[in-house]
Amino acid sequence: MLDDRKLEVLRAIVEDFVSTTEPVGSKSLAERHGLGVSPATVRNDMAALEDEGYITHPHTSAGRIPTDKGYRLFVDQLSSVKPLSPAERRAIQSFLEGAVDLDEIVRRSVRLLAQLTRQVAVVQYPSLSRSSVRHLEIVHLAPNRLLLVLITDTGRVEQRVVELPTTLTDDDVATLRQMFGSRLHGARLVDAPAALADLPDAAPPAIRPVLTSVMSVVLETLVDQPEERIAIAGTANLTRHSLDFPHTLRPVLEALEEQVVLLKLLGEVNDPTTVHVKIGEENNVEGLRSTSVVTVGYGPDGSAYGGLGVVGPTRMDYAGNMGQVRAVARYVGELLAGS
Amino acid sequence: MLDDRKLEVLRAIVEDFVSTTEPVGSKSLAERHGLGVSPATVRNDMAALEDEGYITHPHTSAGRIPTDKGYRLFVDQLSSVKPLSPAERRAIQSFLEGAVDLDEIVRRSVRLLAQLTRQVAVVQYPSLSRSSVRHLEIVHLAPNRLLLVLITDTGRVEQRVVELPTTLTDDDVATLRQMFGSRLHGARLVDAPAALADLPDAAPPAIRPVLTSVMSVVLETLVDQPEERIAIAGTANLTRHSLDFPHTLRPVLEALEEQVVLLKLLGEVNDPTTVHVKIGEENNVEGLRSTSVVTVGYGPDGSAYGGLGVVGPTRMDYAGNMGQVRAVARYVGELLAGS
DNA sequence: CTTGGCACTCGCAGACCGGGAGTGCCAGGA
DNA sequence: TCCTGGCACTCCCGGTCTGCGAGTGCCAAG
Repeated sequence: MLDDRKLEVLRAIVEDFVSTTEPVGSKSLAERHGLGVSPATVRNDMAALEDEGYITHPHTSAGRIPTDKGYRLFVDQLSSVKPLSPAERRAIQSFLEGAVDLDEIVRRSVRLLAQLTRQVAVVQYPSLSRSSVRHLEIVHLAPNRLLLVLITDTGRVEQRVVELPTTLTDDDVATLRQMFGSRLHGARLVDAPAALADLPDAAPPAIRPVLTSVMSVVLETLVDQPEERIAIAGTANLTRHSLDFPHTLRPVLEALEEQVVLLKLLGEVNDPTTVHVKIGEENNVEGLRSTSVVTVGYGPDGSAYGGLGVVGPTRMDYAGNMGQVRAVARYVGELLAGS
Repeated sequence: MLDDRKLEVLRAIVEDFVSTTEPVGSKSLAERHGLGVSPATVRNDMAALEDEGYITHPHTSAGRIPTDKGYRLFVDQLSSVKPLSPAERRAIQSFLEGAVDLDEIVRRSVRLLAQLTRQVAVVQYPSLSRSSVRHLEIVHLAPNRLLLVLITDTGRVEQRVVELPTTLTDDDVATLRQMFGSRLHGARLVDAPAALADLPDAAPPAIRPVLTSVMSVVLETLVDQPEERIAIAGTANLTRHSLDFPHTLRPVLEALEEQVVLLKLLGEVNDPTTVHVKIGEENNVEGLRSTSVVTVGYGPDGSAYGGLGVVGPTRMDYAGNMGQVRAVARYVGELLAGS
């Protein structure tokens, strides 16, 4: 159905449209790309591509623009992830080096990504559910009040205050600390319920009630409602595409303010080796139907700590952005693994 | 120079322009507001107001719009902070109740404020420099690694990992904990250097070197580079005013992404009882010259924990937004004081 | 299957134009 | 002295019209 030349025409249309923002016509296309055929031939191919739904034209006498389906084909078959330029590599290096704690790493990489891609960048903090416990500290704030501090292997620190029904002595707290610590240290958070299962039985009767209440808070915080955090940057880049978002900028901004939406975008990412692309209508999220989303997981091979990516107009430089997203993800993964 | 009626005319112009977004002419103004004078008279007053720089008109045959100076006069003399409607009170109540920890309070109030004012809302976390120490915990993560956890009276929890030049025993850490704890508990963070001044001398010689290094980290984290945090919401509201920001939406978004800029906006706020308003060019911040900023401190009378406010077009409902900002600040202040 | 030719479509930008809102000014009246 | 009605003037706004040009679709010939 689509011979090689037609695919070549589609590629040319996508590339031209992405770089010029203007519908591309048969003549200029035949000239600029060395296809070796006449505009009339190109027109025939275009008609075929349009029949198949890969391109469309805004009105009768305008050039062609790719459809979501056209972009999809382009991404899947016609482009390959673009490696970074030396300048970009250097930018990543200098931007991320010197970041010491997790907050710093995330904040810097989200800004870096926004700057590199000139799109809206989104970075998820390492997901608690995929982390394991480096340390769980129990601090005795007041006789009937505890502070739980969890530190994960990825450097996240979560805290939670627990109000107790009864009062405790420092010795009681030390016991608690020891009992939780020995069972959880090194365990993955998802395994916490199993690791703690025998706890009530093993506890001295005196502190058993308070232990179960602490335990329920621990499990709730760590497993049932693990707090996902997300950083975002570069929303100003959306305004560069006022043409792409005629009057639909608001829904995009609204969607980007919703944690849930962003998590949905990044949550599906599991494999840090492949870059995911959602194009236009493929996004299930209301408000992002006019955008494309490029995401990838970061972390050790096989299982990602979390995801990161960019959101931009469907008319984006897919090859370049995919490369940039992947590169940043790799650096972030290394940084976290090394710390 | 400006008699009462002229002021009345100015008020009418501001009110009409704010609600209609359109330059207001002498005729419609004389009709709608019961001034009891003819359009011609209004025109004379308008000419006077224009001479004084309070209003201007975009072109010869258009109505008048207020200048920054006009808004300033309006805010200072012609309007009073509007009390909230019962519906608004109820909204605040239901929005903020049930918020348990500080993060939750801040996140909810910034969304609330954005929703209430229909502007971009900004809330600063309680400033460390104005807080005092509720608890300082030192956790012995590894022989040569400590975790410092600071909890303030406003519920902020800050942590910092310290790499040590030497190794420590648990007993050493306990000593450290006791020495820091006893001196800092209840102290204001700004007083920390003084409170710790005698520490090196009081320490057992064995741990003195490590103590000083911990101390320097503590002081740096808490006093020298206290981390200020800020939450923001409602940027989508900016798009409602596409008329107000012809092509200047980008600089506004860019400015709002800069922590420093936001801190500058909120940092000057000290007194939680008075609402501050910066109008248009009064903003020193490049990029916010076309906006107005309404801010207020929150916290106990006299000294604020931090600031919050909204950013919107100069054409905003000052009276209403000032009331809403102040009301939210009061609720937040109460919530924090009560916890 | 490709190509050149050709008629056709249609958006775009500029020109033109009338209506209307608003202004500034002036002279007369309280 | 101040207010008011009248009046000429300005100038934006929206509509219509028009020519141009880019681009298309189709067809017949190579």
